Order: sequence, then structure tokens, then C-alpha cells
Amino acid sequence: MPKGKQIQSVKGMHDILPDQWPSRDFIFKKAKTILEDYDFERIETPVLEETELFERAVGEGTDIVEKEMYSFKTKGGDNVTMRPEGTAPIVRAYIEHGMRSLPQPVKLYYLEPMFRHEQPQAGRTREHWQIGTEVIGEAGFSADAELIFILWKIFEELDLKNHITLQINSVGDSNCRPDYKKALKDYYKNKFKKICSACKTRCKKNVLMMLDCKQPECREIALKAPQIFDFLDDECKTHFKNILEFLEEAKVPYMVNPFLMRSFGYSTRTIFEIWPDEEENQQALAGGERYDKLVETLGGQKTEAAGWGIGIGRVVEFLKKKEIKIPKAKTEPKIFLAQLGELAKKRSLIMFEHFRKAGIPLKASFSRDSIKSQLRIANKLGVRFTLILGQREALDGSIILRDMESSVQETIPLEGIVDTVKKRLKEKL
RNA sequence: GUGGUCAUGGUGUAAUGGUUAACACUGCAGUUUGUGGAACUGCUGAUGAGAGUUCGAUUCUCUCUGGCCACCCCA
Repeated sequence: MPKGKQIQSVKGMHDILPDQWPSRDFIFKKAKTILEDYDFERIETPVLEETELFERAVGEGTDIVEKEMYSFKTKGGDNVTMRPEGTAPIVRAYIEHGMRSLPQPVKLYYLEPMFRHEQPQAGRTREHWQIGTEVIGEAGFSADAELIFILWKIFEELDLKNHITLQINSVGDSNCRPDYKKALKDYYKNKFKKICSACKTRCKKNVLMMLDCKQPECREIALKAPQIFDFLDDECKTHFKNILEFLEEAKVPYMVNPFLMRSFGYSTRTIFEIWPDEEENQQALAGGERYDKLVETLGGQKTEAAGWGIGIGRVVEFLKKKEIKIPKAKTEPKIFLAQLGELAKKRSLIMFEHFRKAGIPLKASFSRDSIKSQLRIANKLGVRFTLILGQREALDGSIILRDMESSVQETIPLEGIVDTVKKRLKEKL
């Protein structure tokens, strides 16, 4: 056999193996329950969208659009992109399906993979799953407040609330943000020599992101920079203040972080992130924002909206790190069926269905013939009882019930076996 | 995209410019063939890919691939 190249999964994309599913299901289930209780409805959009959607929504000049999109031309000549983020496709769907004629706001949630061509490392993959929400058609602060409240509740349900902080900030709107940007630029003008090279490009591309720089020298300068709050107009200010008051009322702890920034082109007013409470690893577990102009940008009518996304992979890792107990997805198997010989094997097949219908799924190892190896498996599974159906038993219509703890076994009639086992299980409890 | 670092069975670790690459766990099987857990025994299974140096490379060099870390950005 020629050895050849070993085919592995594509860079930055990983298999999600069985052992990861209990914690993923745990997260899905918690989030889903809460979201549906709060009247969010599920939506799923295609992985592929027209490239222009993201160029317009996220904005040219952003890293996502400039260097991180999986874009290609189809055989038919269309320019398409694998969804790098969840909001733009959903807004597209909102407009396309005329959802403005539904009672507003429209509250949607999704569970989808996102694709970004980034340099991978732990907690940063090229395909990652997100649980996200969008509330479209609500300008008032109640949308932001509810969204953040629900986000917090989900983390609370995941038993993580003591390990995270909610970071929140306002980036104003098109009315007041330009003034702030100008003030920032003025502030940085005579400090240009002291800032890092990345910030020099940031200064041109997106001044606001300079506040978020991690370099110590930039950080120091940012500390004394003019603050957004002094520039917010009255409406933005009130909007922000109302959210904070709501959070206080709802007992959701938050940290106003004037240096928190998001690079999405569509963010307006409220932005927020959930951070792990750790020195190292500052990767956000979740992030969201208000986006009052996006529907218009994509050709809809004036419609205000907000939303957030949770990174499943990161939360899974975080749960593991914090040693949060994950409830078992499946119930423990209780009964194992061992068979010996052809006839027994044939007879036993139908029993699976009888037991399954009775709510007691049977375990078995059909491919194994020796009683020894079958019992070994039964033992490993930790079942309460093992049913043994041998040639003898199959012939005279009986079966052996073996108690795995006491090793006591008895021969009982095959007829009514389901009820007998049911009774025995009950006795053992 | 830039820089650094790493790469040995499924997992975790050894070792070496020269016979058959070692150990532990796991898996599979056996230890009076119709009976699990312990113990013992055996078996399966690896030097990421390609090229170069060399009599000989898993070991040295280069390229690629992938993981991880930093920058960048983000969930």
C-alpha cells in the first residue's frame, strides 16, 4: 500500500466529535429554552450569500470584508461568500420576506456556523458555531435591555455568571459619532509618533478601534483620550442611561467600558460583550450591538434593530476550564441483552423494539459471540441487569436475568419479559 | 497576512545517524469453549507529507501541511 499524503481536515476547521456533544447540547438546550420563552423564533439562512451583502452590511475597509471572507465565483458566475457573521443574512431575509408587515419587533434566533479566513489558534477557528438573536423593528432601549438581559440569563443558566463580566458601551449614532471621531483624531494628532504601527493605520481606517489597542503605550494614551460619553447627543445618552438603569433593576451586573469597540460598520449606540473573567485569554464569549441603519443600508425601510451572538466553541472550552458539570445527555443504560447462538440472535432482535417502546432501551453487542466478551461490555456500560438468551433458553421460551451487582441470576419465562424487567427495575430503586 | 514554536500508535509519554522504535492507558482476544469487574498473557496499532545530505535519516537541512502562541482581528 502506498503511503501517500494523509488527508486531514482543512486548516482551522475541526471535527466535532461525540465527546463534545454533551456540552454543546447543554448550551443549545439552555439557550433555546430561554429564547423561546421570550418569544424568539428560529430562523436559518443559507451558508452562501451574495458577496455584496457583507460588503454593504459589514462595510468595506473592515477586516472581515477585506481579508477574512471565503468568497468565490460559482460556476454560474455569481459572486458568493460563506457567511462570516449572522446579522446581515437575517436582515436580508427580513427585507426579502416582508417581515415588516408582521407585528414588530420581529424576534429571531439562529444556530449556525460562521466562516472566517483568520489565522487559527485556540478559540479561534475558521468555522465556528454561533447562537445568535436579532430583534428587528424596535428603536427603544427595551430591545437592547431585553437582549442583554436574556444573554445574561443564558450564561447564568450555564452556571457561568460568576466567571464572566458584561462589558457595555455606546458608540453613538451618525448624529454624534462624527464629532467624537474628529475629537479623537485631533487628540491623536500630536501623539502620532508615540503610538504603535497598527494604530497608525487604525487612525486612518477606524479611529475608534485605537481605544481598544492592547499595546501599553497606546493604552496609556487612550486613557486620557476624550471619552465618547461627553459627545453623545441627548437621545443616545438617554437611550444608554435607560439600559443601564434597566440592568440595575434586573440585577444584571455590568461594566461600562468606554474602550470597548466593535469594528462592524453597522454598530450604532449600544455595544456589549461577555468576557471571561481571566487575565490571559481576552477572547469574548459573546458580543452584540444595536444597528439602527442596517436595514436601510440593505435596501429596506427605516427600521431599528439590535442583536447578539454567542460563540459555542469558546463557551464549550470555558465550561471545561471552569469545570462546570455537564448533565449527561443520555440516560444511563439499564439493561444489556447478551445472546448465544444463531437462534437466540434471531429471537433477540425483536426484543429491542419491545423494550424500546416500553421506554427501556436495551444495550447489546451483536457482533460479539462469546458470552464473556458480551458481559465485559455490559459491565463497562454499568448496566443494572443483563438478559442472557442462549440456545437452551431460546428453545424452551425462557431467558436469564442476571443482576450485575449481586451476580444472582434466575431463569424466567420469555413471555412478559418486558413487564418482569420493569418490575425488577422498580424494586431496585 | 506577519513573526515564533511544535509534530512519534487512538491518547499520554520514551529513545536512537545503524538489526525488530520502548512504556503506560485504550481497543481486541485468551487464561478448563454458557458468565463481567481483579490479576496475568497475547494481538492490533506510530515517526504528518515531500525533497536533500549520507553507505544508512524517525533523528541533520530545506519546503509543504497542521496544531499552538504573539501581532492583527474576532465569537
